[in-house]
Amino acid sequence: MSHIDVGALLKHQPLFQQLSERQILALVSHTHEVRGAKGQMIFQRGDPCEGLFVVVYGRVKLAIPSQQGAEKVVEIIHPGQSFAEAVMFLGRPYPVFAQFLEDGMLLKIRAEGILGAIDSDTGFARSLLAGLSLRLHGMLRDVERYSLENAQQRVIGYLLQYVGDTPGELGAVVELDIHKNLIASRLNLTPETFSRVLQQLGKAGLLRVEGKTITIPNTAALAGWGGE
Amino acid sequence: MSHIDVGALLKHQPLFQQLSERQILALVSHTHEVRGAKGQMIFQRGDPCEGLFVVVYGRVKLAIPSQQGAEKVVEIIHPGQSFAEAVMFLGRPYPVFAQFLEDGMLLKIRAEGILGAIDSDTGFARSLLAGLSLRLHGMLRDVERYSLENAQQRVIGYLLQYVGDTPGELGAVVELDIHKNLIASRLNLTPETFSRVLQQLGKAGLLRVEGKTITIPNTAALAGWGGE
DNA sequence: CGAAATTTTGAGTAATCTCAACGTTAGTGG
DNA sequence: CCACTAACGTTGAGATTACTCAAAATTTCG
Repeated sequence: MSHIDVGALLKHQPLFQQLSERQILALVSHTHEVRGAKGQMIFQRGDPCEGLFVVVYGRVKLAIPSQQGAEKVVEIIHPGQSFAEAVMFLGRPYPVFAQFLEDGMLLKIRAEGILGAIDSDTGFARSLLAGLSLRLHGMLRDVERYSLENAQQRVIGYLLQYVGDTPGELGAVVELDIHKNLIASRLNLTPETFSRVLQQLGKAGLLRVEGKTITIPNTAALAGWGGE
Repeated sequence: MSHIDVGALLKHQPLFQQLSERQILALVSHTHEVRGAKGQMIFQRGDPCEGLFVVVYGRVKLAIPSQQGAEKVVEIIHPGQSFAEAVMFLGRPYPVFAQFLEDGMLLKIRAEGILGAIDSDTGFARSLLAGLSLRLHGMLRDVERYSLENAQQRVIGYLLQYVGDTPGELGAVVELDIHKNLIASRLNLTPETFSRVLQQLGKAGLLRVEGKTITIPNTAALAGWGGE
């Protein structure tokens, strides 16, 4: 059961869309599957970097460990996304650890494979550059939020990310697809503060919290809320 | 006086070291000088991106504007470094503004030039990837600091960045080469808090503050300080 | 169904910010 | 070159946001 067509998997990942059959084949020899169960570590912070990863299915948590078991969630990686590219190019140890959020499967591609693909296809190089640029921008937006926004604004911003901008529709329903303590960590908040902010916004009539389901009657009102 | 050999300037920038004479020439046609006086804006947040910049001399501040004139300093760019690469690859408006910290000169290179260089030299593509990776890591370290460290630790970390790690030497002198309010902003602190932390560390005997000169008698003691 | 993890709620605390005043440095123009 | 002014930096007192610790309620998962 463990024999799968790695080439076919690679071909369907966004990052490799533009590679030719031939180039995919070249990558295959540098690739191998990594399967893991929920909670399993993929690598620890400080481990030597062996290549980049592409998520086939399952989600992955990237986080920084800190004292007394606390951790800071840096990013949640979804299927189709890749991670650890930057580390690969620098040849440094991982600055974060990676862990399966649920049973999942990854492809690990060694640096030689990626570097080879860059040399054989400048379009691929551009894809990588675009991917890194995107990540950099995401991180910049995080920095902006941590620096300039308070707890309420960060929570509101997070929720609004998930409302599809359907013009004409005032309201929205956001389904939180990860645990609230992970969201809190992403937002640099304690779980307690995150919970309180949600309750607070609920009492202000801006949203309704039912477990992982957040109903926002009027997204514009939520977006424009000053905290009165 | 305004005619300068742009090619020669380009050739001496770290980013373009590996390009051939021919490739540099190709870049020149996409490049033009930008000179500016201290305090002058290079671009505003939201401006359309026209290319990437390389600093020839002078330093540049990248920052995010916020309400009532406050601003969050994201990075200080030194001569030889480039900025706005990520924005160029994404074709988005600038997420930060850029301003000369002193009289300076930049080279602005339009996207076509860079994309052409990527296509003609995969080594250059790798350089760009490494550069973006480095920036991403720097930003990750910032996030880590904002998230997991308190004011004292952030200040200590900042100072220790600037001590050359000369083994055998206990002490060090750090010359702050930018205004303290910029450092404070970089560290996500108010100028008041930054000042107080420095005084506090001074009273604890860990360092001595004389204007922009910080003397650290024992860097290991400063690094290991818990805040007692 | 039961144990473990997550989430909520409450009360008190601590770190950092805000506002205000004063001192100092640096840059400008006469 | 000096005097002046504006920007920068320090200090104090008080306010405030978000955190910590603790316990109860709820959900999730085996």
